[in-house]
Amino acid sequence: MSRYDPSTIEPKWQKAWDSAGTFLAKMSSDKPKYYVLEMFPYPSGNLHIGHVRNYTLGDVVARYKKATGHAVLHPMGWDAFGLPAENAAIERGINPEVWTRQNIANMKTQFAMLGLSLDWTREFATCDPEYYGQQQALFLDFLEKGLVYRKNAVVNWDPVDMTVLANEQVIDGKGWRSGAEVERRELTQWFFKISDFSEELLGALDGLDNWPAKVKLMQANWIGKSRGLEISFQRVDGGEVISCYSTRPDTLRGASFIAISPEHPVSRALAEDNTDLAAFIAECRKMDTTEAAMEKAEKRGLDTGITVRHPIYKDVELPVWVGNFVLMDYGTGAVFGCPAHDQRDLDFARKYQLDVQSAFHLPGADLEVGDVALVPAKTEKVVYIDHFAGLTEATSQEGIDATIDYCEHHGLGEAQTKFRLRDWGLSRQRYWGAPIPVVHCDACGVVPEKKENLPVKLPKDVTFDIPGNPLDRHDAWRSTKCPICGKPAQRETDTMDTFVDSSWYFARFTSPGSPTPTNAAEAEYWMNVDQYVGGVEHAILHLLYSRFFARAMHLTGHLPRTAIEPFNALFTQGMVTHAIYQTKRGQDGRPVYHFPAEVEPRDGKMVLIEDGREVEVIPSAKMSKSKNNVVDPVAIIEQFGADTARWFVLSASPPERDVEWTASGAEAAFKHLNRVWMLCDRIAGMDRNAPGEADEALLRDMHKTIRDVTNGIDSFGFNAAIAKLYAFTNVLQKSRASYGAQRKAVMTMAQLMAPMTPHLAEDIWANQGGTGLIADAPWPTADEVMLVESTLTLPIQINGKRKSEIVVAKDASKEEVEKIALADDAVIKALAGTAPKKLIVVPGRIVNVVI
RNA sequence: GCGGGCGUGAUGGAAUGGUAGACAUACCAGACUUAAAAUCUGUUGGGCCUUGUGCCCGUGCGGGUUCGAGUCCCGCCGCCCGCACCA
Repeated sequence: MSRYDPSTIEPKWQKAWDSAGTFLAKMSSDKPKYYVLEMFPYPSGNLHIGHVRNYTLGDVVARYKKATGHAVLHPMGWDAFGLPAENAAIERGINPEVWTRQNIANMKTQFAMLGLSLDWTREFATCDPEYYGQQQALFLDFLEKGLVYRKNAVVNWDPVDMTVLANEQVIDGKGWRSGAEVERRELTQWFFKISDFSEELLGALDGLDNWPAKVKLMQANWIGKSRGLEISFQRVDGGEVISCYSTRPDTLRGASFIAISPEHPVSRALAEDNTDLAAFIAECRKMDTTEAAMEKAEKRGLDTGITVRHPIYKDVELPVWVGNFVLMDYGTGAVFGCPAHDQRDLDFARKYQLDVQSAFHLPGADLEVGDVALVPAKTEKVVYIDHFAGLTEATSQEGIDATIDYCEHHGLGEAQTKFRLRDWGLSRQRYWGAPIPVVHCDACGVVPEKKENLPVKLPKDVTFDIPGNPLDRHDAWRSTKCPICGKPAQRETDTMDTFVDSSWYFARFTSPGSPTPTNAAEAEYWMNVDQYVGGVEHAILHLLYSRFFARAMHLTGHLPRTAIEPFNALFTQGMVTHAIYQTKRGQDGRPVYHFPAEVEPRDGKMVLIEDGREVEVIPSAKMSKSKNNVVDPVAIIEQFGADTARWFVLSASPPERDVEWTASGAEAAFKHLNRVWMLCDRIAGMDRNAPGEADEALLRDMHKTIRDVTNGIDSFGFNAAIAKLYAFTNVLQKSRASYGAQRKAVMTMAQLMAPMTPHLAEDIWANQGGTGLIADAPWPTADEVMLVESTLTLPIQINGKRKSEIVVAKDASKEEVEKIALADDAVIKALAGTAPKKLIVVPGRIVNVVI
């Protein structure tokens, strides 16, 4: 009897696939194509268990689609630019490129252990000049098309390190290294005009039938289309009018102040001779640039002293305040405050003793406004007070429309459709990214680099001993010639946001060696991605930017019209979590985290092996190195093999939900694969000619399993598909059918398992004398005839609760079922001689007797 | 703060609006063994009694729609994700 030894069979089959070129993507004239893509990884250096899940999910789809006769494209690459490489350079003096290349090499070795059906001939990293050079070409084409422009925008500035900080580098308003309070600083930066596509990106969501509804909803809310009123308020002192945008203009009667952004031109002008205001604005600049920080911060304001006239109630004068909560980027940078119908405005008004006036009230309710603003849904009816357009009781939506019409008619303002979506700032003041291919010439201005000079390569001789962007101080690299006049000029030192890199890699995979960004024939054939798999954390930005890029690439001739929505189907998987084991340490009370290997269960509790102290268990926590709860896939593969790791992550939880990694679960997966192995072994050793029992029953079960597993894979119900395979293993293990039937059953089972545990499946296939590779074998089909049962069991409910069951013929008529149901003992007993009030028969499903 | 999602036994989870708890883990019991491990078999949502082919309760909490709700609707609570320079 042989032993299941993944450490020998896994490398063996990996080699076999490799030398046979099993997973090379080839265009085919007689097969439908299928493009499976998982979000490519950042090369952090080590494979994370979350990667194992992500790539296994995609691999199941890829292998299954190959078996169902598709020409499959399943590529892999590296999202290789970004901050961690610079951090490594700062902390350890290692060159970012060297660090990144080492990480890629290391992770690629780890990837190979997983046995993924990838076409590695298409591999690239975004830090390859061949890749980012094509990205620079795209940038130039976008620039020519007017899809790129420059404007000022704020960044987080560390005044001590004299450097721009990413949002994650700002902790509680302070720079992560220097600890200095960050400031907002304005810089001239490059932007993609994604806002030109707001309407289009919103409308096209409707067509994305195979995207999760939640992702589409999140994107729609992010784009944030709103119809509102832009209305002007005249300054009492005769200064320039202040224009406000509101999506609730029906609350105009309740306006009691105007709040303008600290960056509003009026704020800036007034600050010139108002030191208090200047100080307040300076104070406001000491805040993160994140929206979350803005929203969470205490609402503060300063009265500018100027007033405006209410556009409708001319005798009402409103004070103008500068508010730290007003965004300059949205609307007009000024809002009117209506405390009665906006909670934030109400809090603000209470704080600064501003007037509170209702514009409407709920029918039958009083006007008193306490500490809670009245913010009804737009579909709810309210009673308007003294409405200028003559409204009384109406829905808020009707109130909004009437107000807009009135104001337009009287020349007070105009209807405006606005989007929350802002243009995409792509400039980064950093080294480790794709250089923006433009040149600054004293004579010619900002000039695009010539395409023949691409790629603009990053210099390799850089140091990180001084904070800031090494490109800025690399004079030799910066010095160049103006592409127009040929005089000495300076290169742009900003590099591109890494979201740019990941916004078109899926297109590049269709022809990774092409001397242009894409190759028309290859892109035409392989696009779109038929199934995209990745984390829900990318639901908005990455996916929205990619949708924009696909459109921009179409406009510049790099993608066909059919590829403007690049991802036909999207699947968002959950995280892999792991329990945290902690003990509280004495004085400071800070928890001490323990590795899983340091604890064990004892008397129903988790204790430290070392001294038996009880350990607190926090289940299902996000994996984090600092919490010592990270599972190393390599260690798991060395212990149990890749098939066990794959089987476990697939079986433990539905793929869209978080899955908790548990040692017992991994062991159970391993045990099961061992059982399958032994089962296969037993069948191989059976007497070929001995008669068997119940061959047909086994084969019927097999066909049901084919049907259920196929449905499971089709619907991403991998955990349920695996449960069916468990059940079938139990059946097969107990079967006393003939050799022929059992061999058929185990080979079919191997095929059904092949997308999940490909190495084990190959081995079973070979051991049972299968032809060729199981990876090349066509997917088994369920025989309809074998699925049909002659009778079925129907549950009987009495008043909706299950009380009994009956067995009826498969094709029994409704009348027959009723008759049998009414003859059932439990029904007779419950009816006690009376007639049922109602009798519901759902054919093939259920009978409900209502009494 | 805003937007989105999730919540089912001791645990992971299953269930086109139609038998809640499939399948697995853990626990307990049994077989095998000198013993242990491994393996195999069986029990296990809670409660009640009259121990039955029994009754009642039960899918975060509170309401609602329906012949019928884990599933749909409304309101809470808790956790997770995103918030534009982390990837």
